[in-house]
Amino acid sequence: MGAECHHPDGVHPGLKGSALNHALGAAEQRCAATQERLTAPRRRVLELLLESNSPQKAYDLIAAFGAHGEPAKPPTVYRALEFLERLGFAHRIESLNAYVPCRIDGQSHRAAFLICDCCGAADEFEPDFTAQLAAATKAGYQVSTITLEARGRCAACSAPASS
Amino acid sequence: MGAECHHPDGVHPGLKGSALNHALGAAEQRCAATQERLTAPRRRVLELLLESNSPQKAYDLIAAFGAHGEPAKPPTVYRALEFLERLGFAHRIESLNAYVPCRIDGQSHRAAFLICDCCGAADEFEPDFTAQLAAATKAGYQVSTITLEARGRCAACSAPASS
DNA sequence: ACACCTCCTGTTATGAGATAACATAACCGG
DNA sequence: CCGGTTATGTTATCTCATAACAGGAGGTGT
Ligand SMILES: [Zn+2]
Ligand SMILES: [Zn+2]
Ligand SMILES: [Zn+2]
Ligand SMILES: [Zn+2]
Repeated sequence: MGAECHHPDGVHPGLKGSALNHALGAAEQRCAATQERLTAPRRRVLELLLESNSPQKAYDLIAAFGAHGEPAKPPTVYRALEFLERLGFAHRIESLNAYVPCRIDGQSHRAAFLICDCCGAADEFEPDFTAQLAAATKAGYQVSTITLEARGRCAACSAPASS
Repeated sequence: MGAECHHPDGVHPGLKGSALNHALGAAEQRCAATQERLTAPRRRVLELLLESNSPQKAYDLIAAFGAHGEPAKPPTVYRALEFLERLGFAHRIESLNAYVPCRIDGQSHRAAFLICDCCGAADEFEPDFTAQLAAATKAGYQVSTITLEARGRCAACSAPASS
C-alpha cells in the first residue's frame, strides 16, 4: 500500500524572526568584506529564500517579492538570483528550475543535492567529488564547477504510511 | 592573450552512413527485446541526435525533424525525447537544456557529463558515485537517479592558442 | 561641489523551453 | 472483427529567462 505518499512540503523549517535577521546580517557582513553590496532587491530575494521551506521557483519569488502583494518584474529577481549564486548565498537546482538558499556555511563551494520526489525537499550536502575529478583530469578536462543532483525519497517519505 | 578561444563545435564526430544505420539497428533490436517500439518519430529524433556532434536543443531537433525542412510540432519531439531517455538511448543535460545520444553502450545507467564551456562539447563518462551514494544513505535517502554535470575546459580548449 | 565612471535598478518587450488537452490512428490480443 | 492500449497529430497555452535601454545611486579625484 501507499504507492503514493503525500507528505507536506518542507523539511527545512524556514527561518523566521531573529534567526532570519541573523542570517541576513551575516550575509551583509560577508558582502562588506568583499566590497560587494547586498542591495535591497538582493536582500529581499535572499530573505524569501531563507524563509521558505522548499525550493522556490523564480516566478514564485517574483510573485512574493512586494510587501503588499505587488509582484516584481522578472529581471529584478533574476538579477538578484544571479548575484546570490555568484556569492554562494543561493544555489540553482537545475532539475527543478528552482532555487534554494545555501545551507552550508562558509564560502563558495561545490553543491550537491538530495531531492525527494515525494515531498519536494532538497537537502544540500557536502559532496566528495574526488572520484569524478580524477576521471575528469584523466580525460584532459579542467573542471571549474560541478553540480550533482540525486533524486529519490527522503527518510520521512520512505517510512511506512501511518494511515 | 587568448582569454577567449573559439574552437569549432564538436568533439564527437557524429555518425554517418553505415555507422549511423548500425547504431539505429542496434536500438531497434534493444527495443524489440523489451516489447518497446522504436516508431518513426522516435527513430528520427534518435537519428538526429546520433548525427550531431554536440548537444542538441529541443527546438533544433524540432526544426531539423522534417525531411524537407518542415519542422515538427513540439510535442512530437518532446515525446520522442522522453521515450529515448526512458530507454537510455539519450540523456538530457540539465545545465544546457539540451540532449545527447547515449555514448556508453549497454543498458540504462547513471550518466555524468564533462561539459566544455569553450567549444560546447559534452563528454559522457561512467561515474563512480560510491562516495555520494554513501552520503545519501547516511542521510536516509533512497536514491533512484543521479545526474552529475561538470563544467570546465576540454583538453583541446585548454591547449595554448596557436595564433 | 563638480565631473566622471561604474555598478545597479526600473521598465518594456520578446525569446526560449515545455506541456495541457483532446481528437485520431496504429497495434495487438482475443 | 472488436475492444483495450499505446502512440501520434494538432491547437493552444504555459512556464522560464533574457535583451535592450533609460535612469539612479554610489564612489573617486580634483
Ligand atoms: Zn551551498
Ligand atoms: Zn520526502
Ligand atoms: Zn549514457
Ligand atoms: Zn572544448
